[in-house]
Amino acid sequence: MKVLEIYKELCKGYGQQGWWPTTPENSINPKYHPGNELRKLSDKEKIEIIFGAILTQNTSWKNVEKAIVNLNQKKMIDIDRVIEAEEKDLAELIKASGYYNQKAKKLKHMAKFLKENGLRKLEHMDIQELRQMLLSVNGVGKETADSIILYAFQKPIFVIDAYTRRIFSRLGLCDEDVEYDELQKFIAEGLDEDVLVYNQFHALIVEHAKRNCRKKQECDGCVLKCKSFK
DNA sequence: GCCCAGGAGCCCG
DNA sequence: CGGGCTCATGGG
Repeated sequence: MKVLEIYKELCKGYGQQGWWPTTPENSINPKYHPGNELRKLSDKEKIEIIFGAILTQNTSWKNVEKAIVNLNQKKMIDIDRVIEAEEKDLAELIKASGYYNQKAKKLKHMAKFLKENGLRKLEHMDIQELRQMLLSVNGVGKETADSIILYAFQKPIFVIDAYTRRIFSRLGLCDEDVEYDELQKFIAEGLDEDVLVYNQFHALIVEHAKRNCRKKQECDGCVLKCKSFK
C-alpha cells in the first residue's frame, strides 16, 4: 500500500473533514468548518489556530476547547492582550488544557514573536524560512511549527504526529520511532504538494487513529486493513 | 485507581 | 546525539 492509496482509502472511509476548528464571529465556541475548498481565514482565526497548536501539545482537543472558550470570553485570542496579561491569569484561563504553567509561558513567547514579526510579513515568507523562525520560538517544535504553517498560514507542509507514526508503522511503511523529517519527506513525496490534500490527509489520520488505530488496536471495521498485507 | 491525549525542553552521559 | 524526566488536566 502506498501513500496515495492510503489517502484515497481514508477519504473514501471518512469523507471530508473540517479541520482546523475555529470560533465563528459573535460566538465563543470553536467549531469545524466542513468544505472541500480553502477558506480565507481572518487574523483572529489565524491567531486562534496558532494558540491552539500550542495548547493541544500532548493534550486531547476536548480539553483545549475548554481553554479556548475561556480565552474567547476574555478576548484573549489577541496578540497584545496576551502580551499584557499576567502569566498566572493566563495560566488560570487555560488550566483545562493541562501543562498550564508551561503553556502560559509558551503563549506569551508566541505572542511576542507574532508582535515583533507581524502576521503579514510571516505569511509572505518562504516555507522553510518561516519554519526556521517558528522553531526558534521557545515552546514550538516541529509538529507545532508545521501545524501553524499548514493550518494558520495555509502553506503546503505535511504535519507528522504520534498518530501518523503509529498508522504508518503499523502499515509497515516506517519504524515506529522514525525521525520526524524522514517520515515527512516520505509522505510528501507520495502526494501532490497541495495545502488541501495535506490538510485533509492529516485530519483523516487523526480520525482514523481515534476510531480504529488507537494505541490498543481495534482492527474490526478498519478501512485500511493493515494486517491483511503485513 | 489506571491509561491516554492532535509535544517540547532540558539535562545528562 | 539519544534517552529519560518533567510538565497536568479531564475523560474513558
